Amino acid sequence: MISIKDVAKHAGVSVATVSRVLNNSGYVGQDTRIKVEKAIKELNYKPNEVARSLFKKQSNTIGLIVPDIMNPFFPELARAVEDTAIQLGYNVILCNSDGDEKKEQNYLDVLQQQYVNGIIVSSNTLNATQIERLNMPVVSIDRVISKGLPTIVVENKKGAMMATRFLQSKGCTRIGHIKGNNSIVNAEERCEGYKEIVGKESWYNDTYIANGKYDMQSSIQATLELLQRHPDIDGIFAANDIMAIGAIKAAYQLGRRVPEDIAIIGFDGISLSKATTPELTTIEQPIYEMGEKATKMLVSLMEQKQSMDQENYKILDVTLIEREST
Amino acid sequence: MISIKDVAKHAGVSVATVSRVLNNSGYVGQDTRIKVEKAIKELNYKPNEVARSLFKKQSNTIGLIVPDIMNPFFPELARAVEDTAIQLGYNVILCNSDGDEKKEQNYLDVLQQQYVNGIIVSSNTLNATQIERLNMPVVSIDRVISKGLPTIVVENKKGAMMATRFLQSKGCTRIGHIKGNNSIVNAEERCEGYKEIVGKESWYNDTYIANGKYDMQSSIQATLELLQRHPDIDGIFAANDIMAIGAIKAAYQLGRRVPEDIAIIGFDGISLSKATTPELTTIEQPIYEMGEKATKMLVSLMEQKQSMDQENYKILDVTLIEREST
DNA sequence: TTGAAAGCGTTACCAT
DNA sequence: ATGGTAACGCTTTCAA
Repeated sequence: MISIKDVAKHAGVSVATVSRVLNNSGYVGQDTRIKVEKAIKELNYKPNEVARSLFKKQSNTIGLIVPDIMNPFFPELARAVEDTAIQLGYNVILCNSDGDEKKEQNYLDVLQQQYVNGIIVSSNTLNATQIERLNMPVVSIDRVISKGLPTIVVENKKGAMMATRFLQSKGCTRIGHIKGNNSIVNAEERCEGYKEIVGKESWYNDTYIANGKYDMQSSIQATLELLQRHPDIDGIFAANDIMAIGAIKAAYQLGRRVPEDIAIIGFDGISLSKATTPELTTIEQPIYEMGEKATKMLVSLMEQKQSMDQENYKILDVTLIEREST
Repeated sequence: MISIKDVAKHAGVSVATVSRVLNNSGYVGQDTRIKVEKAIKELNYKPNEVARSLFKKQSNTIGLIVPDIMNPFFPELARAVEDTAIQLGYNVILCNSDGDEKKEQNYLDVLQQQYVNGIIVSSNTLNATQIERLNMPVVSIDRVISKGLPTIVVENKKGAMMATRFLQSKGCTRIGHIKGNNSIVNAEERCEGYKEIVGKESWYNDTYIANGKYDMQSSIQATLELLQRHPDIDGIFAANDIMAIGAIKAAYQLGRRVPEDIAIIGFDGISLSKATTPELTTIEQPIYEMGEKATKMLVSLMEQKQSMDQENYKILDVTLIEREST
């Protein structure tokens, strides 16, 4: 591989000068600059990013830690992060943590050893101390870790309330909820929103809530049990789209038609929700925008040009998309 | 950040010695080793990977270039690559090329500047020359670039033949095909497989093939046109699952029931195919295995312990999964 | 068995 | 305006 030395020799100047035109810093004579640029082009020279990183203690890279890229919510997020990062001059290292504390901590170490400039993370196990120890900008996405940390989330509770109210407006009189994993913040928030609406109904009690795990299999099981426990349920709010799809399947298994016998609404707005039959009514999160905003926030933190106010705790709005399942 | 010097000082030895125990290379006295290891632990020292990379001209990282992580086929592949890479001691940099030649070439440059040890790529625009210029191991996945290059693909033609024959066995007498993008090799292969089976039927001509683009929208359009052109079609083989789902939607739009009036089969076996109603019959690729095999192949190439025979051109088998759409 | 020192490709400081 | 050179943190040769 051709190095800055080769360029210097070829142009008949010192490496310092080449470095200056590369970064255009310091004084460089007009004609010298031209000579150097010519040499760079002729040799097709590309600076060695590793050497740069070593000196700068920064690798122009950001780390993205997600639980599992196979969960349909994250590819779109990852894509947004990458697009935005590239545009701002950074590369992305993708890490799947499986929500496992060990793996997360390990990735944190790895990323630090790689001199990443900053990290975007979606985690429920990490705490503020671990983050601060890193001593580099971190943006939490989709799940809040601590109020003090830069964060991008959506109106989970509000969205859940919208969903539940919408089912009511469609004439549902017994509404069940398929909840996400117990330990995950946004699952709790969505559950709260649901309770906020139906909690005071005379028919309501906690057995109208079934525990799922943000995946289809658990949701089918949970829905089956829920509908057997309460055959009078005519509406279900599932805490994410995958679980809503599971709920639809379970309903069919029990011979219920959707939406005629039972209306079902999800949460997330993943592209999958448009692919099913019936198409899923859902509370749509602006997933791409979340990734984009998180990346921009992170980069401005990294480049210290943040506006200093608490503009780095963003709660994005959600939208109800009515389709065929309600 | 604490460096090898600190460890050396703390242990009362030279940095050379610390380096030796780190890599356990060269001679190190038993007690010295213990002293050093103690120091490492006490200071919680982690070697600086960037400095290592600079010296070694290798970053213990592999690049993964895919067209678009939002295409449901790739998250599973990416996950497999990452899992396997981590296990073998490598990190992964994910790159979305959008199948765009410029972006691909740019990523190739970036990865090279980052001293990645090797690259896994799914591309239709790259050619053998570009790959060879890189002067590092590259494995092509899902799409063959050149017979001489390490490659992991599946039996596309055979799978297509299986699919088409299966429709026949279900009693279909007029079978249409929704084809993938014209320029993509595997789309052509799948189309060939289809023709192989129905090409000699008396009713057959090329108007039974409609062009899609491996996405849902184009497939809906293509299917609508196809079914209007040939109302007698009672079976459709779509070149991937997303397009098969689009085909189902289009069929519904025209008032056809699936599978009663028209049977539909896809290709890929993405998890989405289990989530639809009706669940999709499909030709399943061993996606995770492909990622795993590609990574292992790449690593053994990188570490030069390849078995030298042409064990680095693998054509994996596919499986027919019968579900509800046929 | 251990240490000193050169070198990996850059950048930035200090001279000139 | 330009060049020499130390430094970034590590590995590896060479000597001792």
